[in-house]
Amino acid sequence: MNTEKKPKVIVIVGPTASGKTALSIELAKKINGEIVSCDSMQIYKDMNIGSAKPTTEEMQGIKHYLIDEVEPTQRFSVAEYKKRAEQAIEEIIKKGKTPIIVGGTGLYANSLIYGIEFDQIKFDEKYRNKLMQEAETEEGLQKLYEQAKKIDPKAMEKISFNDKKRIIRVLEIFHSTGKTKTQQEIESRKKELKYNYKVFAINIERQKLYERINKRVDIMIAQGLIDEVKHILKKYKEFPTAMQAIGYKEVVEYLNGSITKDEAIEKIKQESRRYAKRQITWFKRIEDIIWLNGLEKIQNNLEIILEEIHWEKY
RNA sequence: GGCUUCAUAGCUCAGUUGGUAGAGCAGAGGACUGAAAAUCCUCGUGUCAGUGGUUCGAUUCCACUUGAAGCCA
Repeated sequence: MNTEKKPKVIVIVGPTASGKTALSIELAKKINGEIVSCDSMQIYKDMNIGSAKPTTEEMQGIKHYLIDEVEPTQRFSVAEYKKRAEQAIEEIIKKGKTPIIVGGTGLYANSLIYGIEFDQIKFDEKYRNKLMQEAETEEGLQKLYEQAKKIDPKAMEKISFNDKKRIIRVLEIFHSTGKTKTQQEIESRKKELKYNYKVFAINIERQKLYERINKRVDIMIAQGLIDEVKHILKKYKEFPTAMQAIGYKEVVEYLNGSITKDEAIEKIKQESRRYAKRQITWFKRIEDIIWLNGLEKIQNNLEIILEEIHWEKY
């Protein structure tokens, strides 16, 4: 295919604390790039320390898109992410610069890399709340599972009878579009990719990565994560997704008095470690991904990237 | 010094009326299309502290040794 003629878009993913920020900024400086964040939490305003959002200083004048875009009270989604990210990519290309997608949210990354098209589905909050309530009890959840199975048996082959969110999702899709999830997924992948994505993943030996995560959590606390959470709680009322974030929900528990500060810190570390593991699992499935060793010097990884994207030919 | 209790998976512990053992947590692997930092699935062999004794057979009973905790001097 004519992939060579398509604009090149670089993607850098990696688990939390693997060094994505530093590497991506050096890369952007080197190749005249701009960065599009691919992070489900950095997109929220006021969630800075806990989401490890790059500071203005760290950005070194490199423009970042999709950071501080929405209020924590807002409902956000992959579909919304995909739309905004492609707008950002277009904008960067128009300037004659190279877009660099950077982040750890695998679902968001895939929406771009695999060019998933989301059609218009209106979100019916009442319907979801109703389903969520039903899913509370075991029998209720089982009923929903059976319903979903009738609508879309194929999709349900891969969904556990315990997987509340996915069961509800199958029902929601049918409720608002009359289509099955399977059908919708087939349609979502019809189009050809607009860009030539080059995907890199940073990884670090597990033990070392965990040490870095633990250290980073201590630093976040020292930088004032607890005050940040207090501030957010005071400023906003509802958080449909923002308060699911690791580092935030645990501090909220501490502020509620249900756990001690030390327990909260330990929990943040542990959840972050587990999260990193899930992220790595996700990235392993991305086809043609190029792995970088996060323990290597940034310069060395930069060289690998430049070679892979044939930078000299630009 | 004497007495008592305990010693089992990385951690906390269960258990075997004697036929070599299993939970929770930690950890590992995996799934993932509009909440995704979310949600969910799978995975437990370890000198049952050491040495000897009884026994067809001991992690289980007995003795001693070592270590830990408690009580009494």
